[in-house]
Amino acid sequence: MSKIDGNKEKKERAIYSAAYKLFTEIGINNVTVSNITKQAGVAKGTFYLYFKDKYSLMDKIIVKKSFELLLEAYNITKDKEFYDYNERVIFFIDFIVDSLKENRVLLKLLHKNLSWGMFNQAVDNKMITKIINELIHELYGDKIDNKMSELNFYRTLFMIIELTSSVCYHSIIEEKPAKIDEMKPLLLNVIKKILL
Amino acid sequence: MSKIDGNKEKKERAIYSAAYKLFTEIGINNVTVSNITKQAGVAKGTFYLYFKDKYSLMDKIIVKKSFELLLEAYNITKDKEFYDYNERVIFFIDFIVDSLKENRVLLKLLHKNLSWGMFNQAVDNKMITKIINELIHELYGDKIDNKMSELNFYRTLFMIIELTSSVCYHSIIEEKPAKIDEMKPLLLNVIKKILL
Amino acid sequence: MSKIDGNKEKKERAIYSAAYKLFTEIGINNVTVSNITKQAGVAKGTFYLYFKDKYSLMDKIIVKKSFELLLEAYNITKDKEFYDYNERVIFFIDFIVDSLKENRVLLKLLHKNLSWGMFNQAVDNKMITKIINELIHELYGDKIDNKMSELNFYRTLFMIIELTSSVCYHSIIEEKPAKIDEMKPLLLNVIKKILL
Amino acid sequence: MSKIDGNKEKKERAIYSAAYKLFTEIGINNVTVSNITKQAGVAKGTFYLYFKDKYSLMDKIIVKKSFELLLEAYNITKDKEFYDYNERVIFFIDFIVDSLKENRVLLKLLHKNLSWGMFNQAVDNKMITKIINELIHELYGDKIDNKMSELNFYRTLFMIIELTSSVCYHSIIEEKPAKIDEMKPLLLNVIKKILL
DNA sequence: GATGAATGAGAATTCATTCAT
DNA sequence: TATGAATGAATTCTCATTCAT
Repeated sequence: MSKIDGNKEKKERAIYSAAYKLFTEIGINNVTVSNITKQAGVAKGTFYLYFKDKYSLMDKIIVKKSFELLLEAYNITKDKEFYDYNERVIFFIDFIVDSLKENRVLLKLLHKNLSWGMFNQAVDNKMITKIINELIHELYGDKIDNKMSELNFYRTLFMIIELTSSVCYHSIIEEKPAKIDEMKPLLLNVIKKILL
Repeated sequence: MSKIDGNKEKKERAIYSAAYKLFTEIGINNVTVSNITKQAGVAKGTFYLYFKDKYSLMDKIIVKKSFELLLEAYNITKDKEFYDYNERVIFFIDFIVDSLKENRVLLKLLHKNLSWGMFNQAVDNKMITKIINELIHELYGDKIDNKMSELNFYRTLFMIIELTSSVCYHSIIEEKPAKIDEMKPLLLNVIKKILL
Repeated sequence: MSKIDGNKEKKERAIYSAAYKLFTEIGINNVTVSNITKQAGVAKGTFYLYFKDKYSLMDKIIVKKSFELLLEAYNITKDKEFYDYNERVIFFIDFIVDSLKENRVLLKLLHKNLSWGMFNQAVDNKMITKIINELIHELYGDKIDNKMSELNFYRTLFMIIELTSSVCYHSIIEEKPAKIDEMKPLLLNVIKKILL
Repeated sequence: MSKIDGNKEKKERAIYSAAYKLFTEIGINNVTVSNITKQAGVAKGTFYLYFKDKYSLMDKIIVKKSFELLLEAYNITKDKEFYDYNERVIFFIDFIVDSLKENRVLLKLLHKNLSWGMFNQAVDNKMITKIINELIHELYGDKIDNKMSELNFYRTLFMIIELTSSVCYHSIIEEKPAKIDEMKPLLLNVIKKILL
């Protein structure tokens, strides 16, 4: 990689990080492009060299962060032994809940912003789409006695993740209808029933 | 009510309707106070006699519309006979899904905007809070053999509504991961399992 | 006229004058809306209350100034006695040339900017259109022995004015191909021939 | 010419052509240096190796295109036999009008942009100046009985060309005060009178 | 010579909010 | 109460120009 290309990547990453920081700290509606570039230490015009506007940048950040979280959860999950796929999914979700509990700013950002859209939308990044599909396939497992088809499993998993995301947001950020520590057992229990 | 008071209420209602129309048509971020008052046929200053700003107005609209939907669903439900509360809840949810299917603009507005927040937040309208509590109590029923406590039922119902809202939004508006007609049986089946 | 309406008109006129001053002093490409409003002593937003952008304002100014000049020339002309319409037109043009010689900033502004467009375009101001038509009719006169039809006179007058405008601009501003005092006799002579 | 010099000239010509295309298509105020270099397939910096800025480039283009048109008109004219110089000038102008009728984009570009300035300005290209002077001299002819001095002929020709340019622009582009086919006989008639 | 990433001043425009009438 | 002209801070976005490679 040439010096110029290295610099380009550095600038883009600087804008990325600055934007993530600001989006989570003060909310996208209060962030301005000026804010971002000042924080990133680049000129205002440089922003428009890499991104169309602040909304397109936010979309990219959310997809990236969602993907990273799912991938991390999956990597932890795949090395463990489980009795069946239900156990595996529960562990997977449990890890996500714990991560969001520790990372409230990420939770705020993901919630109600494309959020898990990547899970069901044609993300233009082929690599991400491919890995997500693999992840789902692995999560499903290949046991003969699975209770549902892979298609239904996929759709059910989609619902589970949407539910998890909603419950986490309300219980962790607003503590409604109860704190996450009270809601988590209920949530996991509900998911277990869903997977029966 | 005097004629003047009637006029006052008329202006407020005009602003309300205009704002609902615009929020659903072009999205809250693209609506301006100017827009609203022009559509409502009142002066710009008049807006500030009735509302703090457009966000507070939107909050009120969402609470009102959510409440109306829940109340309508409940009123239909309460006159029917059901074998048990599970059946009753399923019917209740089924009605909400069908309503949202018919009313896409409402769905867009509710989603990602406080949404069912009224369900778990201290809405400043005492009347609404009271009616919602009654609704939940009625939905729960008073049978001895209910499988969960009323508290757990409340929290579970919260999850069910959040789930329903998410699934409706994605399947009706984006048709992801599948159209609502394909997703609905899956959703109702999942809810049945949750209520077991 | 109410106090408010009087104020409105005052503001609009202030913007008008400020813009005219700046357009003629530094050229439209170097004038900004900020410039204009600062000079006019009004807020930037006020500009957009009255004008779409600086180009639309310039168009209006040019039409107005062209009209004023033509009208002034006509008013001077109509009170004089002439042997025939040729003499009348020559006097009319002579007055315009002298005015432009005295008012170089106006000349710069008019030249190559819609300029005499008002003469041949549907100006949206009915009043101006009406007066211009009267002016042409009066200039033409009603003598039996006029050498050309009124339609041809109109088109010829259009050419004469375009020619005058061009010659004035080049000879007064750039002194090319010669100074106005050398060009004027030539120009008037040419116009006399045209009117034969 | 070395290969490198050939390449240099190729780049400059590419910028030239790209700029001409863009100036005529979208108007100089909407053309950016970025636009031009992208269209020309060269780097942005390369522009500044050959031209000071887009305005200086446009001046050069206009002078070149005006010159080409006059030269073409002259070359066609000079091979024909005419009774006197009036006939010659009429033929010359007639050719220009027809060319502009066929080439509306050129007409738009020339009009209100220095236009025939080359005709009266010290163009920095000696060669062009020399050829234009020859052209005027040839047009004037050498007959003893010419009605005006060569100096007056030069100035009159200047006026005729300015008039022609104005009339063409308004009648061809805006069809005001009438279409070119209606205006042309009037214009040529006027020019004949001017040359008497 | 050629490149194109980076710059940053500055232009256009919007819009919530105020306040005199 | 109701009005709507006026405000001006705030924001987005552009683009000519530079300069290290």
